[in-house]
Amino acid sequence: MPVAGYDSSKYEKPSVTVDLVIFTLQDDVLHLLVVKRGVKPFLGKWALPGGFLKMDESLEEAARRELEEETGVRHVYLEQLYTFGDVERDPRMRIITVAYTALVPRHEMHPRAATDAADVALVPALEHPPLAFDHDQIVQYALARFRNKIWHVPVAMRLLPETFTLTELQTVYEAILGEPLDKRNFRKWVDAQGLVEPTHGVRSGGRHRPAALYRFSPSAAEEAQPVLPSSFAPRAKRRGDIESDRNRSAR
Amino acid sequence: MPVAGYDSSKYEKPSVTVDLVIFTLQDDVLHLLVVKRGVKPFLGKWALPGGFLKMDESLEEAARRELEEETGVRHVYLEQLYTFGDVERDPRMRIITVAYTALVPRHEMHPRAATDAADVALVPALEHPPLAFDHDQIVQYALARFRNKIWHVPVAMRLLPETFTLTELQTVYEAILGEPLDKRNFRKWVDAQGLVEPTHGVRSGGRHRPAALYRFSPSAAEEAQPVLPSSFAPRAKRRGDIESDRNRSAR
DNA sequence: CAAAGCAAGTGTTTAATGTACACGAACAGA
DNA sequence: TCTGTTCGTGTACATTAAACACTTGCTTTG
Repeated sequence: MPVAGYDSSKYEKPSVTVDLVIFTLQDDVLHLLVVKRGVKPFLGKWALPGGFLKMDESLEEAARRELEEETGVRHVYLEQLYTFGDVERDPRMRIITVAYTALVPRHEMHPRAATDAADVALVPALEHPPLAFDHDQIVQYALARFRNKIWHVPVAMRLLPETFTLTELQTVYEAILGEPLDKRNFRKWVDAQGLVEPTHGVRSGGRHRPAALYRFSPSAAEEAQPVLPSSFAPRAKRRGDIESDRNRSAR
Repeated sequence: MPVAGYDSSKYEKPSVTVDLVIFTLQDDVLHLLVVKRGVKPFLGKWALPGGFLKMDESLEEAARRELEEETGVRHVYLEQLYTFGDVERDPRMRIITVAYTALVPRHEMHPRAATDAADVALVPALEHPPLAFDHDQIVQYALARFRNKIWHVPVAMRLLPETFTLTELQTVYEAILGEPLDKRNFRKWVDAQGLVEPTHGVRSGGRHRPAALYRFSPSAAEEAQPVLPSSFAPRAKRRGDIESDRNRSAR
């Protein structure tokens, strides 16, 4: 917090930007949106989309604005990832960047090169080309966090359309984790978590048995129980607390 | 990332500060270091310690500098928590603050009022007085994250001296979680995680059986296995993949 | 219109982990 | 030596995770 008598105008300030790690699923592979830089430094290299924070918008508002500029989407999953502030991270000047992760269903997304970019592309997230600045590091971190998160919080379905089959959902998990999962166990887990609810539609695309369609269940969505090591707390609120052990113990 | 032709000096920039949630354990209760504000706004109210980021230091360096100013400690656990950037969070001007969480053993800590503060205090973290700005929210978030983290990553022992008894360690967990844990199960868990290694000392303080002293085991410290829902991936690298199911299936 | 192809959908067994729970051992001080 | 107090320990039961294959129902083709 401010020093007594501090006059903020007297001191130099860093610039603040917001950068975006935008994930989507294309051809069953997790992809990442990158822009080709149209300015120095790193001219012509791929980088994460982003931009300067404006004085009248919050960090999240800035992130949503940038997201809409790059992809045209507005109401998608967005969360703050981490803030990167090494002195040397931008050769021109001191820039603090607040990184956000966004999950966008591919069909809702219309990538466009924003004013500062020469080009836009979706590249495979697990083997993306080298990026400008410290953006490789940012993507690595986003991926690691995302891989953890999908087990605690029902976010993976934010990459799918409103209704989807269980196989499609499993494909998302596999794309994120980069490894195959067991079908029956996966479905059991999804069911136990109450992540989805059945619609009455089916997807009858291919030359095979049609699959039932589900939708993301907003009820369990909210609180998605942690599934953590549950703690060793006795589950009753220690009422009588009559112990009645039955062990022998003591070496 | 910067807009083409952007001249950073042309635009107004927010100020960037670093705020600290400093936890310590006092009298078996989790405490939080707060400073009494010596300047407006919120003059006389408690707030988190913090300060402006300097142009030649990274965010973490700024956090460590502030931490040392407030507590005198240097090599303690410190991690970035979250970045708060609402437009209205400081009534005077636009301030983005990067919050950090620090864990400091009480005996290493010498709280002192830094230049901008009228007073320093340790207050119980679970029932702290109302704080200035959005600092209540920051503390709530820090606590929530901390409570999760102690199960995944061996950080709780960073609140203890170099050697400690298992009961002391359990007390830390209970102080953080705010609920009692089962002694035998806790010890089994600690053992399974390999979090500690025995020293040969004992603590013979009280009028009772002395407790064995342990130290934080740096080996398991590094990688602290996630304990997550482990994934449904078949554990072998799908070698022959000869299925030999034995179920009846079919409704 | 029968057969082949293909993904959908479904249960059970075994292993591992989590949870509940009580009492003897070891010391200090009276 | 007795009393008070914390230390340190094991087992049974419940729950969860993991491995694993075949039938269903649609589409297409011969």
